[in-house]
Amino acid sequence: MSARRASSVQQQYRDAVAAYVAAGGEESVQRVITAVFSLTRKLDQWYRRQLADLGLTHGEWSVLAHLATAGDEPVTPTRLADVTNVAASSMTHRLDRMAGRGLVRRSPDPANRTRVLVELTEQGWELFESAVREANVVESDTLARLTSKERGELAALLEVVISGLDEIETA
Amino acid sequence: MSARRASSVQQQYRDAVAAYVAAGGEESVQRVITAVFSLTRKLDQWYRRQLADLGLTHGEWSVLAHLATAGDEPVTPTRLADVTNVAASSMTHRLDRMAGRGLVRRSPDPANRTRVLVELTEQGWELFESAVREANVVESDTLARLTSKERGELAALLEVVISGLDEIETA
DNA sequence: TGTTAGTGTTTCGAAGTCGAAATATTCGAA
DNA sequence: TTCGAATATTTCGACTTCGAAACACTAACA
Repeated sequence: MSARRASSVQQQYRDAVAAYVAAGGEESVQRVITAVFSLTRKLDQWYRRQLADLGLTHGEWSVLAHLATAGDEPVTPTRLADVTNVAASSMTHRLDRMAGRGLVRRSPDPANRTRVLVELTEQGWELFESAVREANVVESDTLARLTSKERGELAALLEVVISGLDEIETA
Repeated sequence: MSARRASSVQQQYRDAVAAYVAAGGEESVQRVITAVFSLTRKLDQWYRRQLADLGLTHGEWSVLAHLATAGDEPVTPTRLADVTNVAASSMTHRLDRMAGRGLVRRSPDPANRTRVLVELTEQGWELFESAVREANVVESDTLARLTSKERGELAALLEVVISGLDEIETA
């Protein structure tokens, strides 16, 4: 075991904040941002395994999730590429595969022949729902150290941050 | 604008939470997790552009950042692959490129000839520091709606979550 | 209505990533 | 000390992703 166990997430978090501050970052900013990324990284590891069991890649999951959470907004390949941080050309192939497996359906936009609309099939919905139920287990474990009240406070603070995100636009 | 502007981060967040709850997730959990991912996604978009200006890919940045924040722990390619969520074989090529550009240096571990130790060169450190200073601008904007006190509270709550992460291990 | 600029999707070649197998070394037990 | 299992890295072929260019259509304006 290499004479040392890999350092814990906690230790890594502390070292990282210290290094960012030493390199010129503000402490209160770096604590929040680094914590958010540490959490995301760990969750991503778990998702990847769970998704592999369902036969999905991380990228395919983003597509499934966005289609399932888009409300009533019609969704085009370009929009999917934007929200999943991927090139439009990659989305073409990804949708090919997913359509081949019967998870999504492409249909021409009746109002604009340049466009294609993408939506989930019944089978896509089922896969989405079973993934959410599985993921909720890990996510609940992740937040187990917080009381119900604290979760509410945490969510409220994050929501304040999110409410400002649309105005920043790459200033 | 396609008869509709792309929905805002905020609207997307609300729709997503609603959909996850409808699919069987717990609300207090989904609010926190979805908010964390919304924030990460937006930050990733900005980082990608900033890093492109510095001639770095997202993956190369992870390597640079981990080496810079690893404290005094010696770092091997396998460890880098783990913490950046990438296959060990990919790390080989990534390090080849980065070493070619003079950002990192590989040297045999004197204590174990199976191993290779990776560290930043002077040039690697400089690039790290300039990236941190640039990133800090966007990150500060992101948290601009929170008071100093609120940032502290947010960081404290996230740190509680992080402190539990090491014990979950893919239960 | 004809022209031009713009938008949305796909195709294409180059580059990055993956998992499995190959190679080299260490560690523990007989 | 020697054997076998475990660990660390790299090589290999298949697949995914990228950005640029091609293509098809729409929209604005004279």
